[in-house]
Amino acid sequence: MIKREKVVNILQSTVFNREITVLGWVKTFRNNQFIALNDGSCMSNIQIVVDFANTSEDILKKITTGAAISITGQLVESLGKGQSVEVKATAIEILGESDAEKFPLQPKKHSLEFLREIAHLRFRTQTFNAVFKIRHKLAFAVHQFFNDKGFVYLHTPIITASDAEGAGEMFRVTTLDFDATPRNEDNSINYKEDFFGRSANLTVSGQLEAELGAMALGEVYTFGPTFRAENSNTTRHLAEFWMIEPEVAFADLEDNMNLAEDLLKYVIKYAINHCPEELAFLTNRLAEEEKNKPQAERSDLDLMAKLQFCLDNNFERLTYTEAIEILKRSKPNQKKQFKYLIDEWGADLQSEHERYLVEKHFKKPVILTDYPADIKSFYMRMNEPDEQGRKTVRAMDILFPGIGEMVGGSQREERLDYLKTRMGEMHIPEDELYWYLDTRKFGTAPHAGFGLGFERLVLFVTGMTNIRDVIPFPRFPKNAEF
RNA sequence: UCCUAAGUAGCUCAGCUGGUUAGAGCAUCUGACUGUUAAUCAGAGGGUCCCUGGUUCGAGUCCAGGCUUGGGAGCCA
Repeated sequence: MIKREKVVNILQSTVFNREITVLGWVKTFRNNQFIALNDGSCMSNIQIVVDFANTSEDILKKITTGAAISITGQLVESLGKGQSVEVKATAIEILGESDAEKFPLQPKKHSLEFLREIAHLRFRTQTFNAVFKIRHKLAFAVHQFFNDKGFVYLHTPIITASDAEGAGEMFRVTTLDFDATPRNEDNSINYKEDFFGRSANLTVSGQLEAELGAMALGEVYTFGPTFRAENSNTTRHLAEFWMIEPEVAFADLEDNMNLAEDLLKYVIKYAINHCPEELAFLTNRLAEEEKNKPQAERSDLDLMAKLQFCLDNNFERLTYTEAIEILKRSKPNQKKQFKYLIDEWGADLQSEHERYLVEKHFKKPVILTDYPADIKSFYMRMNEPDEQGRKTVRAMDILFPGIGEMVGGSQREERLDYLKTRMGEMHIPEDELYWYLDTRKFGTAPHAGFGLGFERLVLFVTGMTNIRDVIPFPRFPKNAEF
């Protein structure tokens, strides 16, 4: 067993002049004398003082940025400024060398674009140390939140045979030999020969399966990987991402909104309470980035203040129809500054409109509800048409500043006849979803749920701006390295 | 997929209306110094100028096609 003390504990220790062993990776080696050592247990480094006069040249040469080393020495109060404790090394062991000519990380600022190209090494930077710690804490907080409320964590399938969900392009799953695919008489591919005896895909959503669980367990949630084969090239989309999808029986849209707002506030608060060092670092990092931006593009609140603001204020709730009225009267619409002008009820909101509502008009998270039925999915509950005969569904989207849509959800259509009518209109084959329809045949009940994009949450909390920097190994078009 | 900008040393970037041997800072290496905080000082090495064609006496620079990346848009979480 390797006996060692973690840097996080050493830095807080007040018991001096005792021998300790610390293992970690060298961040810098200054003046042939001072090692900044990090073991991942916290963002800060421990300073190791090397008696270079009594250390072999061979060892000194191998103390390079990136090398893994073991230090045994005396924990003492630091003689220098900048740190309170340090370790006077008495024994140095090189565990793993790091060729200084080849190791790409230098003790200096690197661009996020460059670090993305070395995603296998970017964990070793402070920024990614902070991002992935926060990511972990947020994931843990999600489970804690739901567990405390009595929800059941449901593992919905990653491989699905259904291609009727309509949530986007899917990745095919097959064991067929591409060079010799079995064919039917009409030359179409014979999926009966495939592994599952039918065509299969990676899941684009666990919602339909979660609904099945909710109809017995009452309150369930999923938290798993989700795959979309869209050719999306943005700072907000990934081909493989993680989604949290609660589904609650005996709940309406208002319950759904309350649940989503409570969840978001809970996990953000959890991050603030459990990642103070990481958030302070990222707040500072973002502030430095903003210094390079023109005044007009800088935000009034820093990252910590933004998170706190989010906790202290209720999300603004309004209907799509109300939002359209606000947008119609808005300055950018009247002055024709929007690329897509708002003139008619029924149009889908573009991201410039969402941004206006969230960032300019309300200046806080916004929950939009009751969208036109024509632009939403088949499973959303139909409202009674309004006095003008306009049809809306009980949908809700939660929009966040800088992120856009963080949550998309709805009260589900529990009435079999309404559901079948909608499926017919939207050309969704009933026979493929017979199991879904069965829930409406046998003891149907009002229920609601939503999908929360986990990486978008991490984006918001960390203040990072590209979604590819908040997941360890991002998958996006033309990129699946590592 | 569309619009737009970019691709030059390990990194960040400069390179003018086409013209000798393509530069800087940091990093690396060598030496000096030794309580440093991205240490400092001196010196040295380091290039498929994204790829393929084309124009030209001559292309890092101009043209065409392609690849990749950043930003914006669409699709969405």
